[in-house]
Amino acid sequence: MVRVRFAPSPTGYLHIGGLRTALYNYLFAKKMNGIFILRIEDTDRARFVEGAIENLISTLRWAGLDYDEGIDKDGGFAPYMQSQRLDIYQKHIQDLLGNKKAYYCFCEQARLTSLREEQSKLGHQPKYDKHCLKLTDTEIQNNLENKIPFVVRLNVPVSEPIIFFDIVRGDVEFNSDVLDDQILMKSDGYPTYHLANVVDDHLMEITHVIRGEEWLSSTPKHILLYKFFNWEIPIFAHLPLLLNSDRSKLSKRQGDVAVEDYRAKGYLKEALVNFVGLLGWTAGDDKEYYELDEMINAFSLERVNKSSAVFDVQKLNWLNAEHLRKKPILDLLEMLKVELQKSRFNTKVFSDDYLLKIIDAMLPRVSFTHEFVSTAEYFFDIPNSYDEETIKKRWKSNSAELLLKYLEKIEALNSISKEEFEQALHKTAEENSAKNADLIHPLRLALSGVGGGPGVFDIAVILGLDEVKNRIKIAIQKISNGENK
RNA sequence: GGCCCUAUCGUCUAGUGGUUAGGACAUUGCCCUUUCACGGCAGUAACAGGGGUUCAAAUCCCCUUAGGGUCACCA
Repeated sequence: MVRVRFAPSPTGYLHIGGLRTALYNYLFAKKMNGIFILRIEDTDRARFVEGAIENLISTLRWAGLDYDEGIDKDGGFAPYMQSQRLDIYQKHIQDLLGNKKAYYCFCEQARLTSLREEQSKLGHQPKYDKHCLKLTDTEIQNNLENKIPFVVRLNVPVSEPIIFFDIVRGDVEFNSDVLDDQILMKSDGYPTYHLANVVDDHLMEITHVIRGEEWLSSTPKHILLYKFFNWEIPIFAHLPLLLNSDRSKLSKRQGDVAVEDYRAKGYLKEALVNFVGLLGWTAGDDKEYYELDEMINAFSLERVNKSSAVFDVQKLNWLNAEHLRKKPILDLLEMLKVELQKSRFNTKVFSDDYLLKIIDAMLPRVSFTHEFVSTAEYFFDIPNSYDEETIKKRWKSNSAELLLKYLEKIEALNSISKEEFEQALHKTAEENSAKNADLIHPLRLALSGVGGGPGVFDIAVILGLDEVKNRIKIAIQKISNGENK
């Protein structure tokens, strides 16, 4: 049974890279009919952020990545929060202490600092000098009894090759000499990541450790721990990193890195998940558009890329438009209503029928739901100004006169179809020996205030006869008299 | 700096010894459209460099270069 975990630390928002790590864990678990676990790595009390866990969970839920086991979903391996497992780490550190695979260290910060300075002055890699390893049992007992603060360090063996297998990268080899005697237990009694993650992964029966590449160089420490505990080593898969457009590590400095940022900007979860899934993985075919279940089906860790990937928002935007167009019309209706509530039109009431027509007309023209409102305000109110560029280009000396004639033509009718709007226009143009375009463009401007959008007769039908007549009158007055704005 | 990882169009990628090096986003042009999009068609655009191995190298090996990660009582 495959068991994988996403193990974030609750230091704030969910990073976009974290979303991808969670996604790959999720995809792999679902593909293998395994279990996807959410474990909270909150062993750093200084960095704990209030509300971060709740935020993490709700963001994961929003993305559709439901976990099978977690802090509120016990699968028999609780607790899933490391701060609640301190006794477990305590017990295991004693095992290590017992067979000298780890040792107490009572060194003060000052000594450590000067040691480090000395080493780097000599051009050496800063490393603990195993000073406290030489302490006798009685010295240790004394220190403990005198309540001298201590940490517990990993007793890294000298010059030992450490080789492990990684699904993404193959065999990776390190020499133990480059490893420091890592602190496993901090002086506050909390474990460090290295201890906690190994103990928990073993106890929670994690089969595959899927995490970011930033963990690759500390993996040998973890291997050492598995060996010291005499535990089976899980299979590792270190994911390539996500980069800014200048190829530096994806960071807040250069745009949005929090999933919530993208959510707030109106990105669809389907698009974000689709996009992020493709950043570092392909099925090997040309498929770019994925629903979540399709991605589960196609996913494999073997096809994860080795090289890091630049987060290109252009492609995300395209995918967002693609996913938007695949949405059921009633979903779009609800989303439009939400956008309307957030807009300056939130006091106005529109019928579902009216909104549905707008969606139908605008869908090929938008990439985001908020664009139903922002790029087509004329459906929700009379234009309060007319685009100057378009006036310059399309409003001729005879425009007002032609529109007036057109108005007369449709004035007589009491209801009207797209065809009738169009025929009336053709007839008006003909009778005044003008081109259709001479009327169409001013009409569009009068109705919408802008130069682009759905077909002008479609707009007219959606707005309705009375509104069309009204807007023509107002436009003639405002534009002809230079009262724009 | 030590160690580790990586290297195909601007970007995401396909490619596992023999391909006109393919696709997608972006970009350019054309068509459709009396507008703007969508859509369709076409175009520009890549194997980091140098050595090997081989009849044959984007593909295997080595070196160089470049980028990234990591070297905490952070994860």
